[in-house]
Amino acid sequence: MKLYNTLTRQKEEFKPMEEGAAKIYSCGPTVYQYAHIGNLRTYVFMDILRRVLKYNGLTLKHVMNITDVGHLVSDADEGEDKMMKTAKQANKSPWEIAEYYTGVFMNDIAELNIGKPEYIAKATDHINEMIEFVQGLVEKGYGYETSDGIYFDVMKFKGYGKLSGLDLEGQIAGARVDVNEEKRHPADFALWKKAPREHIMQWSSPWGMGYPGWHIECSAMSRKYLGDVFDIHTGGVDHIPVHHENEIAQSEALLGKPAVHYWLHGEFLLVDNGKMSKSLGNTYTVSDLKKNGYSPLAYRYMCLNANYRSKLNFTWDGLKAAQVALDRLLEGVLAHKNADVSVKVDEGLTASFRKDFEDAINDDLNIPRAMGVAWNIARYGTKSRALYDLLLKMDEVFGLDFAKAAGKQAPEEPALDPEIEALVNQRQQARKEKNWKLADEIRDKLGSMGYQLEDTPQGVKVVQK
RNA sequence: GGCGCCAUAGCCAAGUGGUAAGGCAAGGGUCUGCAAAACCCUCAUUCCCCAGUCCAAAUCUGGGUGGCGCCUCCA
Repeated sequence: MKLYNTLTRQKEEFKPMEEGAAKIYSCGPTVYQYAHIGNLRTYVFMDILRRVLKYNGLTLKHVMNITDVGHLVSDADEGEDKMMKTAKQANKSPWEIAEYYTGVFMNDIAELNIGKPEYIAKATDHINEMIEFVQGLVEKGYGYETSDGIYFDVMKFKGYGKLSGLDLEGQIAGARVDVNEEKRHPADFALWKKAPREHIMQWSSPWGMGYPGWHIECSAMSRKYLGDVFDIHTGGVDHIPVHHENEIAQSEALLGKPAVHYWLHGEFLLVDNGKMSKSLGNTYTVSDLKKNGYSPLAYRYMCLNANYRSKLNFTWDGLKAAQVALDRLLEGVLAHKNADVSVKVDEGLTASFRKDFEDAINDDLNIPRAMGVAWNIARYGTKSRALYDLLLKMDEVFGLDFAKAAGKQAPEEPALDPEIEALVNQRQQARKEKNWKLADEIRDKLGSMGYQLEDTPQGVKVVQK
């Protein structure tokens, strides 16, 4: 399979270090607020990567961090800690805030069928590993101490900027006035911060009480679980210029060699063709989607319809289209499931569909193309169990619950309001008496109340809008 | 100012040298008392513009135009 490596800017054949296994690290959430659908798109991408690797028979050793400390509001190494700020506002401890939002996040990814990485690593559980990492860098001469912390000396690391194509010299000229005059270079970043007495989260270290810099946590935790060198590192594109650049600097400085073979980045989700921002009120969450009557998997389907390296524009119309499409796709899956066992399709046909699918997913996770194959199968004239089995196999990658959704075609209807039920019965009676006028009036009335009626051969179906 | 990305039907979106996947919407049909839902059919001689390379270009090259991202925290 081929994957696009941000470092080399081209698709490369994926060759795991260890035959049959993949070691992966993914930058996880900072748990101080609800994750919005833009955040979640990146984890859908991470999940697709997991599923495609598994589909190809690889076992996964995958680590994702939970950042519950040390991530400042501004990355200029100044300002408040995000966790602390939220905690203060809510009058809770940072630990309580982290625990709450971690729980919500885990629930969100479960609803989106995003597989849980084998290791979920909380930053606060790995302070010692981080301190050791920083010590190592200081011993090698890459870290220096100032009055407020330990900083990484980017000028000492000759590869700085290779991931994003940044030019340090150019950066100096364009750099904003740096408030921290003790830093040797504006791009130098904190490895460890000395904590003021009122800082709630702090730990003892060789440099006194303090807390870790943001970037060090990923370097330290990936090393603990995956070893010095591992296969794949994922994250959002926004991490390329600073966070991942700094991770590379830290790890390579300490190890003397690259720690990561493939860097993969998920593109941003736009809303109404623009950025998501709190001021525009468009940072939607999973519960917002549900509140508007859409299933989380409809959003997943939407994400699957665009390449992870392209920007995807979210609109409510688009989500509606995704929901309709997903529902119809499941109808197609069901049709194959209900096919007569005696119906056979040409094995060459099945093999050809399967090949198209595998070629697509192995070409840098081209899920939109793979989805096209799924549609061609779903709408294929001859319905057969063999094609149903193939669709289920494909769903190991899509994660759209083909089996589950097709399994319970007639889900138990939620109990209707007695008043609604009475009207429905009244209409049925009118229909029996061929009193179409009354029947239609009742249907219109229910429609205006938000209930849509569908007369199926199995009886009336009431759909709440 | 620096770095980078993108431009394919009404909308979303594959295709990156061999003659335009797929979805939504729309139009027509089947079904239905009529609808709805579902299913079937139709739906880009053409890929922002101009020039070039080639037997052949949406795909490569040059120029132009129009969007966008990052260089501040962000997935």
